[in-house]
Amino acid sequence: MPRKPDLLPGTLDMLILKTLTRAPLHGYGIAQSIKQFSEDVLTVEEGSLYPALQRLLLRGWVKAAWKRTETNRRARYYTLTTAGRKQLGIELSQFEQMIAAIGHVLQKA
Amino acid sequence: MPRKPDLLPGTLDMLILKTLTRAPLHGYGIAQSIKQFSEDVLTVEEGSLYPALQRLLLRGWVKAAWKRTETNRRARYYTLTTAGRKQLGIELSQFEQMIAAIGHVLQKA
DNA sequence: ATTCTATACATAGATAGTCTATATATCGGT
DNA sequence: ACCGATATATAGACTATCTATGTATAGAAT
Repeated sequence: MPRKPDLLPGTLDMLILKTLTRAPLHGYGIAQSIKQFSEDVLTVEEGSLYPALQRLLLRGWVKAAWKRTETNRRARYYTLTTAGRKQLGIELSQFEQMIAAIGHVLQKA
Repeated sequence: MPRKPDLLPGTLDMLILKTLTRAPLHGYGIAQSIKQFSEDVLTVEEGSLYPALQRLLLRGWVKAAWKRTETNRRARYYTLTTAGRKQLGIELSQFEQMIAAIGHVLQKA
């Protein structure tokens, strides 16, 4: 019996990049933010989150810096780069195009 | 440079099941139908299509029968089962919920 | 006749992304 | 002293998709 997925595969990078347009944030905070904005529908597991952040770093779409949180905890803050902002635009438009296309397949009688 | 994907991962089974609600159809025809309804945005590669059909058969969501096409070619026609129709309903509602959730993450400033 | 194109099915192997499980560490509250 | 929440990270499993390849045949064009 296939389980209910936590995420729509292929959308995580876009969600992270979008989250970082609001403000630089650490990994754990990004996951929380996505969960909250999605009203608990989307859950970013640690095993998905950190590999994704490594991907984004490697591709130059985010940069990272260790800092202390407001509650005095060490955390790695991620910031969107110019390339990342551009990439987000690409992913958003591709996503919307795909969703529209899927909609066409689904809605016709 | 990441390529533009042919499909949104995780949506292929749903698209196939939906296509079969219109009429029983062979694999090649399913792929063509999805391509056409999506206005060429979605492409189902053979290497994705046939494994997907095997999955659906194995899970009892479709059944298959060899027949001749209108143009006298041998082809394997797939029909939606009752379980498959139910499964489509589940996948549709999960998909819509996810899309809505992603929308919430994306739209807020 | 032969060649080409589109139709039709199928699988192996590569690749990529996500999930489960595990490990480490520390802050603040009880 | 302990516990829950915060915070990062990785290994390994699992799954889905894509690339590439192979087979076969009908019909059209040369």
